[in-house]
Amino acid sequence: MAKIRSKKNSSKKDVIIEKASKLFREKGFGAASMRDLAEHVGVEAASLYNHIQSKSEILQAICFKVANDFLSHLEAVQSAPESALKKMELIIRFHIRMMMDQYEYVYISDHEWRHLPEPYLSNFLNQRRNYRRSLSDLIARGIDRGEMKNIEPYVAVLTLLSAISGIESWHRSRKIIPPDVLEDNMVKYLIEGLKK
Amino acid sequence: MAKIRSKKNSSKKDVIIEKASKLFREKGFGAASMRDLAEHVGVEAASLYNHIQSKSEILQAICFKVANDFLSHLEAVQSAPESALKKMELIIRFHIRMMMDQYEYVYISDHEWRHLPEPYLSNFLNQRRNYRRSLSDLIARGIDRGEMKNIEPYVAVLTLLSAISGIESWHRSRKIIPPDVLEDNMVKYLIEGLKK
DNA sequence: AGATAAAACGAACACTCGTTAGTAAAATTC
DNA sequence: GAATTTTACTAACGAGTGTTCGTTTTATCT
Repeated sequence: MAKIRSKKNSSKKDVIIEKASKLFREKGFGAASMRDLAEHVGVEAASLYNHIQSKSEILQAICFKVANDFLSHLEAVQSAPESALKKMELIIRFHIRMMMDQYEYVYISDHEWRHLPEPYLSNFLNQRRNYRRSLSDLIARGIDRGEMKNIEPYVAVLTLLSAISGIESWHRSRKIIPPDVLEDNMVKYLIEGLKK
Repeated sequence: MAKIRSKKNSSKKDVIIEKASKLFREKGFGAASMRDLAEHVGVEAASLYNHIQSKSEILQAICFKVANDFLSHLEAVQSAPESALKKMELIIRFHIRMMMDQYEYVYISDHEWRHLPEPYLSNFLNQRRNYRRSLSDLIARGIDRGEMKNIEPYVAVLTLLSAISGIESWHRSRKIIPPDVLEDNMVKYLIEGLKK
């Protein structure tokens, strides 16, 4: 019954997914081979299939973990007693933090979801669409209440989200600009553009 | 001496690159095969090699065309007699326009440059780094002259550029939000976040 | 300890990949 | 119209793909 734990509480499957996330980000899902991955795990390619079912199962695990993290946080924020503007700031900060703490995972979820097989692809896109719609609604409410300037909500959401996902470029120059400086500056920029 | 022109002034090589840009965007460079491309061009895969030298030559052509377009425009703006803020607005608008008019090309240049072979990869990254540094300098000057709020210039550049590159998500909902509305709203958002 | 389950292995399968060689068809030049 | 160049074709190569098979090694449980 008991499973092998390679280190602490992580199963070998978790190790595989973690190594894969680094590899998928570096080379892209398509260009990263199972033999590549196996070498990083320290095992032969065939042995991987004792722990996973397919290459794309790894991608699914990564993409949906990220999607669920964002969705959970959104729901928590939505039911909080804050202004729409403050809620947006919380969400923006969460996105930035996720981008910094779970860089590989978020990056892959952002860039490699195309390679998801059906029906997971449609599922993923549906979830993303709903998430964005919720953010749009939040901004629309902020405008109605006079907290935000009269901007097209969906455009604002698009601008916001892609601005944040661009932190990937920063990841290599993190010595020059420390994380908290980056976060505060981005929030300043992005929230200021929303304020009335 | 005279070459065949498939349509108007475009050589067959141009046709191949154009079809490839659509394919590379849809499937990604790695997942798009030469046989795929050949089918879209209406020819056998081997025949492509009468017009191009390799698959990655196509990628090079696309990436460097886009990079040069942006660089040319930047140099033109730099020598114009405008305020730093106005210059930034011109650049932002140009980026948005490029994203709308040359969607496939810009998208590929943004997302598939990783697959460039050396030494083109290093070349490309150098060019991009210089471009971003120029934008940073422009913003720094805007801050010095009191036109912009005191924000970390490099963070602002990162935020700006990636916000714009996110228009890709909008491309499918262009019926709901017309191009000029998108452009004006994005400019409003992004410039407002810069203003003092 | 022996029995049982889990994990690793080498080899192979059935493909697909970018690309090349050799040749036939088509277009251009003279 | 013949000669020449350009383009497209079929066939194939060698390498790499994700994955499966049958077996052996390793770990866990009684």
